[in-house]
Amino acid sequence: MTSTRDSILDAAESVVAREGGARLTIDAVVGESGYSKGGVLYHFRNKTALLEAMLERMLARVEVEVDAASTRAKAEASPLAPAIIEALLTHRKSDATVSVALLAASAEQPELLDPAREYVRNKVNDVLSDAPDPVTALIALLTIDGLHFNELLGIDYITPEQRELVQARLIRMMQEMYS
Amino acid sequence: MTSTRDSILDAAESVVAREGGARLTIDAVVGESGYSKGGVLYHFRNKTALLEAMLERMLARVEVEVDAASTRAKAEASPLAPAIIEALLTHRKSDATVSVALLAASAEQPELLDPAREYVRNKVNDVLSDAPDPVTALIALLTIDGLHFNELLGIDYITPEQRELVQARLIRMMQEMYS
DNA sequence: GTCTATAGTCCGATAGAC
DNA sequence: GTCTATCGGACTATAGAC
Repeated sequence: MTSTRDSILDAAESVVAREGGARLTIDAVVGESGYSKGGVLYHFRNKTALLEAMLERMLARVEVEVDAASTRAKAEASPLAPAIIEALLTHRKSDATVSVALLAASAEQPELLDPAREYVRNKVNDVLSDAPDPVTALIALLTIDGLHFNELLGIDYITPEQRELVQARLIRMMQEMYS
Repeated sequence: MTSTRDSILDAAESVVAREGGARLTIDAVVGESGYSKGGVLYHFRNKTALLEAMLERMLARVEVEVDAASTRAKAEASPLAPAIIEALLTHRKSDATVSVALLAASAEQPELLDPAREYVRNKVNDVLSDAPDPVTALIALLTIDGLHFNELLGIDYITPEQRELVQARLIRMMQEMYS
């Protein structure tokens, strides 16, 4: 029961992954999806609407993981902050190329990131209000951002081993926060 | 003695700052600079060459500050890592819009970031080889990346006060590393 | 809901005069 | 080194048939 909408979004992701964000044209999505231009534009009335939907779907994937970790922590009566931090740490972008391209597209239309901004703000508030030491929690969150963006941009001045060490240290910092 | 080259680059930055990266067309630079298209394309044989030059100039601005901090630390025989960390912390992008746009442009041509990548790798190596505890130093560097990217994307889930606290903590972490 | 066809716009790059 | 003029390509979006 993959909807037409979803299969068009799949096609759009494929185009970006294979050819980059600049090649994300409606015509390219038309070619990739097998639908016609009119058909695609029926489901997404313009290119911006398509981008919005792509970002929405991508954000939803992160939400699933983080929310699962949150409710699990709540059920186990264990602290929230470490749970969310760990969920964010283990979340790997399905495809960096797609993420970067969408991010790049958002540079031109900052409103596109609004839903993501709001979600992040809420989650950060959850973490900070739960954390005995907010500054430590902030540093952990920002470090994770740093890791993600470096991975996204392929800067990776960090080896996999170093990454492991950083992750372990962050988790330890979170745990020690509660003792 | 502002060279023609430089004034064209200035014009390009103005265009991006005012209208965003998507509007960074050669025609727009032509209009902004007052030169003709032929004139602009004499100095930058195509758009990629223009982007390269813009990134190069932007990187050079960071290099100046960081290298100054490095040599100052060396002269005072004080530790290198805190000096570089502090320099990176205080460095504020002259214009976030321009940075984001150039970053976005680099999404399509990752090679554009190669010079920046190499510079960053070198500096990180400098910091890590000087730091008694590399993991702590890495977390500081990644936190700074997180701060910068959040500022760039306007996500800023962080208040100015929180930012101050984080900065102070990072500096303290760097100092304690040596004791 | 999906198709074809096309209008209308913008852009990068070249050629060649001065 | 700087200019004008212009070509060729690519893109979004609309109109209207099926």
